Amino acid sequence: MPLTKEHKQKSREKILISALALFSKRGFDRVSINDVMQHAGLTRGAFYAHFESKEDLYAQAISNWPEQSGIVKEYFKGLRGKEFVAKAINGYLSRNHLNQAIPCPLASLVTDVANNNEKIREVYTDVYNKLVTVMNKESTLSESKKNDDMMMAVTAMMVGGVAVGRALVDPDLTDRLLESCRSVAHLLVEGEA
Amino acid sequence: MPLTKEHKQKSREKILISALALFSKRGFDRVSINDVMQHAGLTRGAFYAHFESKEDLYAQAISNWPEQSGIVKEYFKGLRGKEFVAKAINGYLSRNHLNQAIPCPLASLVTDVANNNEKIREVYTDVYNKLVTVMNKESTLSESKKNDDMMMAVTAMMVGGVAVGRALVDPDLTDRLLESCRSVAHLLVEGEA
DNA sequence: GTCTATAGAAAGATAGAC
DNA sequence: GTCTATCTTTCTATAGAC
Repeated sequence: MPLTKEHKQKSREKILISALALFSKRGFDRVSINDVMQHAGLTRGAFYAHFESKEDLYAQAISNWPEQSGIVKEYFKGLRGKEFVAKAINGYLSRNHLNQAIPCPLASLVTDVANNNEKIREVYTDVYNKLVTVMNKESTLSESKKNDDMMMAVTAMMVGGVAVGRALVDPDLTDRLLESCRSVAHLLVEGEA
Repeated sequence: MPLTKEHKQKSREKILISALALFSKRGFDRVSINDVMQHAGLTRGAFYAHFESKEDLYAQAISNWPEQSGIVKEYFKGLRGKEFVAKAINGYLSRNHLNQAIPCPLASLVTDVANNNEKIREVYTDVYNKLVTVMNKESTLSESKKNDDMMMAVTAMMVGGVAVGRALVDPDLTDRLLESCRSVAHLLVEGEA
């Protein structure tokens, strides 16, 4: 076992990825530190060499999501403006997104975060702001204030559609919900409203 | 302590109301049976005379929400059609709703439910269907299939707006989010899109 | 039906060896 | 840095008195 900085960094990243996958699937309280460490190929005792507490891990896992999510970067490669926004809507509100090991934490952890401490709510707010900002930047509605408001509402529908879609027990209903949100979201960003 | 049916029913209702208030605020795993019973003015041991398990309580508390929520009935008294839908949007996407002791569980428990068992996801789905159905019935968009889809998207935005609004740490941002969702929701149900 | 007491399991965090 | 072992707390669920 090498004691190098690189090795520690590698362990840290494995822990963060395992954490986000498990937290997304079961929520903060249904995942133990032992679960995360085993998933990362380590043991309990090593945890506190990397993180101060379970809450600390949770916060860092959420804040690292935009970087961690390799799929997202790959998915949007080279796209700009209208095409970016359209693909973001379709990708976010898709069955494939719901089935990802690491879906967007804005949707998969929204209630979990609301019931947790301030630090965690801060990193959630940061991620939310990042999403709204990128959607806003790439969208092409005319008036800038209206655009900002429109994008907050569209992202709320995206997050809501995925969050509710994950909770519903009927897959057909979930698919209808996703499809409805997709079509209305496109309508809104194309400025026909 | 009377052993009448009425007394049992009274206890049962107190437990259900306490449960929904506490679950809404802290989530399933952060509320103990002891917490619920104390809030209802009883002790641990009495719990199992009313419910089979904590999951059973959670499911019944959610499914009873439409009846329990006296505010909702009062709020909509006498309203129909366009006025009902407009008031539903304004009430749901309001700061006041976020501050209620018992907000709509579709928003306050969405992640909690997604991570829980099938019975619980079933009652959540039932409540969701009730909301979409009433919104759909009272709305006045022309074509019926399009109306159904539109109302699913609008409810997703309502639930998403409230759920995300509860998670954000910045009250001003939450208020902007709620306002954006309100204005876009009105735009959508008034059929100008 | 409601109470007190408790069994039994799980988890967060720490201590100390290597 | 990672391991095993353990302290301590908390919680669900049950047992038995009234």
